[in-house]
Amino acid sequence: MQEEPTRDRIKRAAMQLFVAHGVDAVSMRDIADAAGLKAPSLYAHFKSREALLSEMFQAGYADYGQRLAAAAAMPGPFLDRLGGMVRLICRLHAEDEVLFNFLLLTQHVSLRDIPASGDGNPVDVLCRAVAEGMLHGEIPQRDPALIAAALMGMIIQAATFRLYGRLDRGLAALQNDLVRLAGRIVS
Amino acid sequence: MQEEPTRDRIKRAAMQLFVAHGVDAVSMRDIADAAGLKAPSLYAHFKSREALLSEMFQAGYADYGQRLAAAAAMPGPFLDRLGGMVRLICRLHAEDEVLFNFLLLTQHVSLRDIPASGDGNPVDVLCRAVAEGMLHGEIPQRDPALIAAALMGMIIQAATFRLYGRLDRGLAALQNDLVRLAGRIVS
DNA sequence: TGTACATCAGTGAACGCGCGTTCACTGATGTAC
DNA sequence: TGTACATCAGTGAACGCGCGTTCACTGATGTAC
Repeated sequence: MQEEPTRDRIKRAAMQLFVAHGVDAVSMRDIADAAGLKAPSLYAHFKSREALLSEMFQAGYADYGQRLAAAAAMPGPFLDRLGGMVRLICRLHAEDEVLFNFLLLTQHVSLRDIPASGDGNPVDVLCRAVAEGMLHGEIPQRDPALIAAALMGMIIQAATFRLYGRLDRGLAALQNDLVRLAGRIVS
Repeated sequence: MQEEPTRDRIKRAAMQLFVAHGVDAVSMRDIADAAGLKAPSLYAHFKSREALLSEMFQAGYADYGQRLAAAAAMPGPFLDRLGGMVRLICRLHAEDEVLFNFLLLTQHVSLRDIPASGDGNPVDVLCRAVAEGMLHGEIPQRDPALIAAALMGMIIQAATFRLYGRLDRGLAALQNDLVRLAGRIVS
């Protein structure tokens, strides 16, 4: 079995610490410790603390954005595609809960320097999908941004409730409920 | 006209800076500057930086919680009370957008040391109201936490979209849409 | 009215600390002959 | 097989910096007589 590259080990350790203690409560020494290294070694892999943080966020965020864009681009009626997008997000949550929570918790820290639109931005992908569904008359015409906010908010808040122990099941177990709720929100 | 007490001036200045730059990017010297003071003066009004931050969060959060609890305790059918709660939150947003955004942005920093239940916790108030509405058969029985998450998420995300310029109207202008959406979520 | 004193919001200078980061060095591993 | 050298991940020690915080002090204002 191939051992995990140091660079990935650092990222994983950092992400866990960031989620557990908050981004600003974690020092480079903490990260190095958790990765079984000394602080200076981190600089062989990342230019700076900020580079480490922003690479982690951007990579995760862009990946989510692209996968969501792919789901949005599927053929078929809007409601099916919406269901597919909701299920995808649930799957992403189940796949790597630490990454999901990392994006959740650091969004307001990291989003400050990320473009608000583009295929790499999941929020934007959802907004555009909803607007398009309305344009094609597949769902009632309303403020698309507001509907997208309600959809996004439902999922994000469910993940937040899960993180704080208010929900005892992961998003994956709630897929069907979330898809049904989404349908009710857009109709 | 009475001039604003120093203590309040400090809180207002701090809140604005926290919202504008993020909690951890703002130093005591920054806050003092914005309040027209020098850093040591802050310690005549607050025991420490952490005390300032947590007082600001707890006061705002508890106030929201109590007002929401009052709205939840109104007489009348559940759907009316739900509408009242949604409208109340919209009003809170319009009343002091800086405070609302402060609570929004620092929730994950500050919530770490706040009890998850009780009348002072708006999220908990909403969860209990929804669960009660289901118990009394006023709305369909579903996972109450999930429905509460969807409701909370819709509003919080709308406020977030507003903060990042994705919505050009404040929550107050969206009251009716939000109430209608809330009705669709719970039914 | 003038003088002496108490009060108290605010300050200048300084503190120790932990942070991100740099850099010369180490020591294990692979390669050439 | 042994020796000399190159490579490279990782480290110990140290750096300057900005932070939160302390404390003796200032200077304006109010009060007593």
